[in-house]
Amino acid sequence: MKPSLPQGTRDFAPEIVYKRAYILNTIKSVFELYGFQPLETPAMENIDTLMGKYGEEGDKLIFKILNNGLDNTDKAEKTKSGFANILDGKTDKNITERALRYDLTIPFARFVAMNRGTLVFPFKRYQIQPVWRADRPQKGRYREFYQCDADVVGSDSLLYEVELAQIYATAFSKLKVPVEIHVNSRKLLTALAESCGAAEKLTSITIAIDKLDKIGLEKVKEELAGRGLDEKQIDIVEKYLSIEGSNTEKLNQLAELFAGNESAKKGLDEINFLLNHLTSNIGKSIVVDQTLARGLDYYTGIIFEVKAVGVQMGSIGGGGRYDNLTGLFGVSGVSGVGVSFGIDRIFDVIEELQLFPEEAANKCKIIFLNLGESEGEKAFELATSLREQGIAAEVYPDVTKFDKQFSYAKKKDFQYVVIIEQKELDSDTCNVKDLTNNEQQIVAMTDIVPFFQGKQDIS
RNA sequence: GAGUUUGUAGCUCAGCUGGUUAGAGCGUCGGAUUGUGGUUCCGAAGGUCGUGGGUUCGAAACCCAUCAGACUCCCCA
Repeated sequence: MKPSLPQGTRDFAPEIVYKRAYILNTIKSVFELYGFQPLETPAMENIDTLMGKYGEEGDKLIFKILNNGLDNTDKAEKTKSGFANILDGKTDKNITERALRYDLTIPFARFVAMNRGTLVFPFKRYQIQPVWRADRPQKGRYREFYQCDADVVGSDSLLYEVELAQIYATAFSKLKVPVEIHVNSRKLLTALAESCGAAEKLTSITIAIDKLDKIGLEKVKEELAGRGLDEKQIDIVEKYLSIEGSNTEKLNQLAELFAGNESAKKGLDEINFLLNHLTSNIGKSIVVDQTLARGLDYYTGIIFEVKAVGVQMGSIGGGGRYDNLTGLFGVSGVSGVGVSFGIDRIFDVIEELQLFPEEAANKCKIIFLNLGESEGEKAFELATSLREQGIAAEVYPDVTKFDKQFSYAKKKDFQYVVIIEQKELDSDTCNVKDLTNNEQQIVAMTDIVPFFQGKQDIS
């Protein structure tokens, strides 16, 4: 059979794994620095946990897992009626009762709700795991991909918004990716809907504004009209969207536009609090962006979106404050705020900007050539003694032509080639060649371990 | 769910308006040379032209269907 991969999934070759690990470890270390702790949840959840949480479209994109034992004749009746439901577009527990995780947020909410008695609040967790969506893949979108989330639940404190902004700034600065952190408050959007006299159209307005980046102002206006806003209302939205200037200028104009509006005041207070608690170093990458909306409608306060500077790429991170996430699981009044890192896009950005460090690939740097039976034996012995001291080394497995072995060493990018021929055997030495500068050195076999231990670049 | 597009050797691709035994480069393997650098030379292996139908004297090429990938829309990360 022809080997192939399910649509929208990927293998990660060694070089890629190293690079991804570099990104993940960097972000992880920042999470830990702020006291976030790791959480892992199962790849699959009960289907009820997921269904109905992501909207009608979302339900369709959940990968359902077929129950085992559907061929059990004792259950034939149930199975058949179950299939009738499936054909009707419903789900049925007789056919499927589990599904692959669609994101990390709902499983987290489920976890918090289940363990509310024993968790210490505020609970700060980060989670880096794959999720699955039955979407049609396209550029930068896969059916299996990783999400990297950090959330804190059980506190209303705006200091957490500040922490999360710091986490974004610190992580991307460690990764050397220049970013803008766009910030807005959903309360300003509420204020906008209110001043249009269309509070009930908040979601419609939010969804339309969210597309501004992609489709432009005119199309947004068309969309708003399509969603039932009249000209006067659209004018207000347009006025709101066209506010420009520095952060302070924007905030002043917004205060003016929404003078007397309670929601707006709260929203502006949130943003000001955030700005006032950031060091100027971090503050300079913050962009107040009242056009930021975020598609998901569970956000209630500050929202974030991170954009790489100088790269044509959508957002590489996003998040915000949400109230009552666990309400879905019968636990209400738990406020949370979280951020997410778009690992795959971050990877692409770092690749494009060529910012991956050399050491991202933690390669074995020493190869012993195998130039004869007893020569090879000796080489293997010496390699073993290096390995015992924690120094990675490889031995060419077969006695073949020198050329072939050397070219293997070049292709796999070894730094040191250790050559042992009869001459070396006779004198209990080895010939160590450094391929970075082509210098050769005769090293006594008994000195091989200290020799490499003395090399800074060997871990 | 809808659309566009591609499918020929392990990889990247040629293959003209249908016309003998389907080619190249790279890679792989073998040999010679060099026997401390990717060289050079010689040679070899490797293809049901995605699959199934159809048109034709003749199909990798044209038509239909089907499968798979890539991309776009919807939606999202």
